This record gives sequence, C-alpha cells and structure tokens, in this order.
Amino acid sequence: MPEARATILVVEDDPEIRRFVCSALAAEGHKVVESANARRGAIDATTHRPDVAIVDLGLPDFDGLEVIRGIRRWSPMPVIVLSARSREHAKIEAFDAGADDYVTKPFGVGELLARVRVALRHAVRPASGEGALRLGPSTIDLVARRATRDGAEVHLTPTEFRLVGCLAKHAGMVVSHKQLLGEVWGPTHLADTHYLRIYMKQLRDKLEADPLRPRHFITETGVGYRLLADDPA
Amino acid sequence: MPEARATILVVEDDPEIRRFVCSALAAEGHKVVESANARRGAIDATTHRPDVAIVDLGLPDFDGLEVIRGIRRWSPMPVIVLSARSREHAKIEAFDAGADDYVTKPFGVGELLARVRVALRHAVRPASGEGALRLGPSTIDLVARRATRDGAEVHLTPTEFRLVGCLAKHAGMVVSHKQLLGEVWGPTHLADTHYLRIYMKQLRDKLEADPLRPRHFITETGVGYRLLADDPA
DNA sequence: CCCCTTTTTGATGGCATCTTTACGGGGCAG
DNA sequence: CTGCCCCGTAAAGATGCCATCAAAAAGGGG
Repeated sequence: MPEARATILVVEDDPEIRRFVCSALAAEGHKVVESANARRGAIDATTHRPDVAIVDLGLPDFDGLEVIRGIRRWSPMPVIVLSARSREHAKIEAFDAGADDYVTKPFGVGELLARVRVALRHAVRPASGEGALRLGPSTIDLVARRATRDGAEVHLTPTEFRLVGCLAKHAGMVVSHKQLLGEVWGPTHLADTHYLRIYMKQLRDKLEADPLRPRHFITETGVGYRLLADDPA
Repeated sequence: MPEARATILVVEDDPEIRRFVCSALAAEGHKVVESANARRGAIDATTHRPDVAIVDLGLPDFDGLEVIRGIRRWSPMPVIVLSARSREHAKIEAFDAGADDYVTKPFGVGELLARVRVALRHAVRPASGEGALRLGPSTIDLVARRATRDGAEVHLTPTEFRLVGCLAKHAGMVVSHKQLLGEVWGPTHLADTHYLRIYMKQLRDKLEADPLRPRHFITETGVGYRLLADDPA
C-alpha cells in the first residue's frame, strides 16, 4: 500500500459532487478530507494542513471566498475553486482573493485531477527548478518524497518533509519563523518556535555531514532559517 | 518610472487575438513579446526569458505542446495555454506537458489578466541577485537577506539588515538620523544617535573595501547618512 | 489491545545580538 | 588656545534566542 501521495481538502456542500470528487482523488492515491460547509472547511484546513484545497464558492453558511481568505492569512497552499458561478467577475474576484485555479461546473474529473497535479507540482517545486536538491552528502527529492545520505536512503517523517519542502521552495532565502510555522503546523502554532528548533536538529542530524556545524540548514538568529543547496550547475 | 512589471511572451498566430491580448497586457504595465508561430515562440522564450508565457495550441508550424515541452526542458516558468480546443483530453494533455493553466477561447480579458496575476504570484522567485545592490566589492540582496563581500558570504544581524534596508529604500539620498532611528529602533529611540554610529561602523567594517574611507556608507554631518550604490546598468 | 512511530512538552546551558558605557579625535567659535 | 559638539572606535554587561538532552503524550497499524 503506497503512502498517500498528498492530502487534499474538499470543501463542497453538494453530497453527490463531493463523493464524486473525493472518490476520484482517493483513486489517485491521495488522502482526502471532506468538509460540507465553510466553517468546517476552515477548521479542517488548519487541523489537517492539506497540500491542496478544493473549495466550492456556493456554501450554505459562508461564501467560499471567505474560506480562501482565511487560508491565505497563514498559508500559500494551492487553492482550486470549484464553482457553478461562470461569470467573469466571480472568477476575477476568486483569483484576487488568493485562488490559484478556477473550474466551473459542470466539469470533467480528468481535468480536475490534472489541475490537482499541476497544483501539487507548484507546491513542491523548489526555487532551483529541479525536483531534487543536493546538500553535500545528501539529496532530497521533493516530488518522490525521498531523501538519501551517502547513497543510503534516509527516512524523513511527514512533518520533516513539510519543513524541508517549505525551506526548499525558497532555497537560498531566509524563511521566517512565522512562515515556517504557518505552513507546517498551521495558524494555531505561530508562536511555537520551539518546534522549529527540534525539527531542525532532526533534519541536521539526518542530513548534515557535521550536524554541529551545519552548512546547509542555516539559522538566521531572530528571523528564521535558510536552506543552502549546492549549485547543480 | 513605468518600469515593466513583468515580461510576458505571447505565442499566438491569429493576429487579431494577439493584438487583443498584447494590448491588454501592455495596459497593465507589462513588457510584451509577440511570436506568431511555434518556432519563433521557442526562440523568443530562450532569448527574452519572460516571466510568463501564454501559448496557443493551434499554431501553423508545430503544435503548441511542443513549445511547452521545449520550455520545460530548461525553465519552470509559468505557461498559460490559450486554446480553442475545449475537449477534456486536450486540456489534460497540455497540463501533463507542463502547462500551468488552460483558458479556452472565447475568453474574457479580465479573466486572462487575473490568471496572469496568479502566474506572476507563482513566478515571484526573484533570482538571487535580482534585487541585489552592488557596493564595490560587496553585494546586498534584501529579499534573500544575504550579503557578500569579495564573493564570500557576510553575515548581517537583523538590525543591520533593517538599517541597510532603510538606507537602500532611499538609495543616493540623505536619510536623517530621526528617520533611521524611527524605522529601525522605533519611536522610543529617536534620540539615541549613537546607535547609528555603532551600527554604521559595523556595516562599514563588514562591507566597505576600506572601512576608514567609506565610499558607500556616507555620513552627512549633522543630518544623517546616505547609501551610495553602484549603478547596475 | 498493544506496540511502534511521531508529535508535543519541559528544562538547562551556551551563545549571538543588542544595549550600555567609556574614550579619542577633528572641526569650529569664542 | 581652549572648550564644545559631533562622529568614530572599542569593549564589557544583559537579555533573549537557540541548541541540546530527556521524556511524556498522542496517533496509527497490526
């Protein structure tokens, strides 16, 4: 049984469409979280921290736009809108609220799945372009979710992967504590800088040649952390 | 200073649609590169290095998919497909060839522009050295929070960065003591001008070729300081 | 139901950064 | 010449952040 390729949140009130979408996603090997209204969607987003969110606009309690804005306050996760509103203005409004894609009903599953693939591509693509990073004796392949050190496979936990992924997306640049905490642990843990220290140590122990003198997982005191990858050039 | 907000490549054979799209993009302040066929599109992509590419699929010489695949061999730039083919299979094929978005004709300009904004949001990966200042032997990259001197990395503390950033925002002009103190240390330290002296010395020691004779961190006696950067022209 | 993995919490020591204090030097006016 | 003001230089103390160790709590799979 292959590990779930990704966690995907589906916020949709129509039970028929929801089942339809979720089973298609599950068939692709994804772990799916379902929410029937905006309030639950917002909660599930923070608790499950999905890799991609699919959000309907016409929800019974609040407008789906509010869900998107709520997510955007703490995470850049890809958001795909799934809506019956086909007017151009609705699309523009959704995009400017932070949506990354917009699919109008009726839609084809194949297209939706393809757009999810694109979103996942964006979510893991590091700044250096390639899927695999080289860090001295170690390599990290974000798309395959694998890491090696001196040729041997190193096991990284989901949280560890999330963290390296977040750092790798901005390779070479400093990523602030708040941003890391928001993307990895959700908006309820923005103050728990402690988690960062612990997981940084684990990553350094697993991937750095000399964990006591890290050369790739650099700490920027008072600001955040930075991942320095070797130039593949 | 209407500097182009981004460079956008439009590969489209229909002259009418091309003019339509390009003028809309230009009106948004973008620099636009136009190509009428696949061969020129592939060439223009490599020579102009656009931030986003908009590609039609039905081109006279080759299929637009080939343009996308060609780009994907060397660049992760966002590619938006603009096509009359509305069949689902065509979309899936385009996405899996590397497209990031798919708009079917007929389309609304507003929606296209919104999708371009989304693509630019994704592309905002200012290659390190893009927003960098050059000061003789040193460089300062404010977005990556990184500084180098003679090619070697120089570490700057948070306040040092805030100070440089404050000076850089008004590069070439005098920034008063009060303004610097207010922006860096807050309104409660407007009188602590000696902070400036201390941190200026640290910056000069770290970044000036001859710290005793500063050429970039200039003191304006009785007024404030000024940052002289080399023209990146 | 139990065990293993993963996540979270707690406590301690060390270090980087910021702040504070002190002294030397040059320009200018009296 | 001398005192004042402003700037540069140096170094020590305080604070808060970070690394590390240790271990309990939560979750998931067999």
